[in-house]
Amino acid sequence: MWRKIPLTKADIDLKTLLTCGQSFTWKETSPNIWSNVIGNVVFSLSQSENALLWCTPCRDQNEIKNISQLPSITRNYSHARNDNDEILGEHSSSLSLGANHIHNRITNSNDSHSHKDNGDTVIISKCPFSESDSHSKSPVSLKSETLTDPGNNISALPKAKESHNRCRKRQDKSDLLTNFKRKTTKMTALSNDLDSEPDYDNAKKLKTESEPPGHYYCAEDDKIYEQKLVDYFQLGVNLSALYKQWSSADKHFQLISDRFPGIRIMRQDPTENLFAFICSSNNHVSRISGMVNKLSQKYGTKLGTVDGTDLYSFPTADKLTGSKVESHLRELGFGYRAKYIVGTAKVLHKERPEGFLNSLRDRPYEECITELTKFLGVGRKVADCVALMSLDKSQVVPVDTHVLQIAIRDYSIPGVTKNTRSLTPALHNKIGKYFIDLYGDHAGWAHTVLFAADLKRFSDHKPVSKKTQSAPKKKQKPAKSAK
DNA sequence: AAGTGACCTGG
DNA sequence: CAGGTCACT
Repeated sequence: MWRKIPLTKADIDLKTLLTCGQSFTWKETSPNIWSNVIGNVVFSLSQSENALLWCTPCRDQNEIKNISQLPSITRNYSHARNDNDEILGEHSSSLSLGANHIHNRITNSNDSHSHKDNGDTVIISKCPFSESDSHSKSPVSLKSETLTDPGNNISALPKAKESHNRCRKRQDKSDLLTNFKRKTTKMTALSNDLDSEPDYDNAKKLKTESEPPGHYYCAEDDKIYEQKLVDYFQLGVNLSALYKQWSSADKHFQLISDRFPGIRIMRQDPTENLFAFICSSNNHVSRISGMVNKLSQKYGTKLGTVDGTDLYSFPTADKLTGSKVESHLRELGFGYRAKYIVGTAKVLHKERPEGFLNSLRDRPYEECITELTKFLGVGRKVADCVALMSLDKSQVVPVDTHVLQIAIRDYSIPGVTKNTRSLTPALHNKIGKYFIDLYGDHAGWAHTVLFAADLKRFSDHKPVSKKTQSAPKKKQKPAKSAK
């Protein structure tokens, strides 16, 4: 079952966005369909002319695994009657929901590794959204529809399995609270409910009196997952308006923008993003992707399989603190970054409070950089990437060799010429400030468009006149030892 | 404050 | 040489 969010290429260009070096974990699980884990949920995405298409193909597996794995979290909500047994019991029951033709058969909770076309057969014939979110002021319409066929533009769609929401899992709730609490994100009535810790069982009773339970839960459930996407892709930000602003401020951007619409900043998980960009140092995008995937594969949790591709959660920091992790990562080809990863994981897990990285979202940019660069293997550039892509610092322009080359080639910045040798902190600041002055408070977003355009320039037209410019690097910073 | 080399690996 | 960082000069 696919749903769609009405969006154009100007709002989001899915394929380019997912492959332009922001996130390293999206996989094309079948032609034109991209899958990844967002907040412990497996999502599959696709795009048609006028909509972003999405589904959650592994949701059944997720719920079962999460609930059986996280009893301690369930315990936190003691007011919500009982715990695992009852929830699982509800899962295990076969539901027949009358007019909705929902048939749901859950098999064993521990065999999700093996079954490809498993017993979680769920058919939902109809599952309309409520219209209650029409108050949203998001510049893009978020009115959604469900569909059984995403449209003619898509080929070879996977047979998506779907379930209605049999129960709210507590683990998911806490996750949602984090997301919904963003100041910049318009909250729906539902999220407000979640914020105030509702009694789900009671809510269920109330609702079942007025509506078919299948309808209600399915619609609510879809909204929650859709909201994850709205948050992840920051769909509340009007990209077209920004493109116009940047174009009027910068002729060069104007030239680029027509060929590269729909490039926005994804709001990624800080932990995953931090480790991913630690891997990025002095490295190719293809190898970065491989390394991030290995971290998930070897130290994360398998959440499901989409068209033969296994998908894993990114490991929590504590999973990367073991005594043998560094040597293992070396064997896996991480090189000197193995030490950085373990060092960072240890500090994060043992010397920082729970949710530390997420808490930086509410701190000013300078403080974010100060804190992030305390981690081993994290310099200014990596810290900037995390700040921009995970900590809501939309103005940050991460200056790397690529951006330096763009600055030299396409812009006139005093002191930045083809003779520029090293990317010193002072130069970093100067270039960053130049783009912030040029583009405004979403300068980091604009920079990503330039960056994506440059990547494409190199991948599309192979033989680029690569003037063998002496690639400048090097920089320095206060000492930071592994301890 | 700015400059150097080393650091892992593989496309 | 690749979307750097670290330790020293």
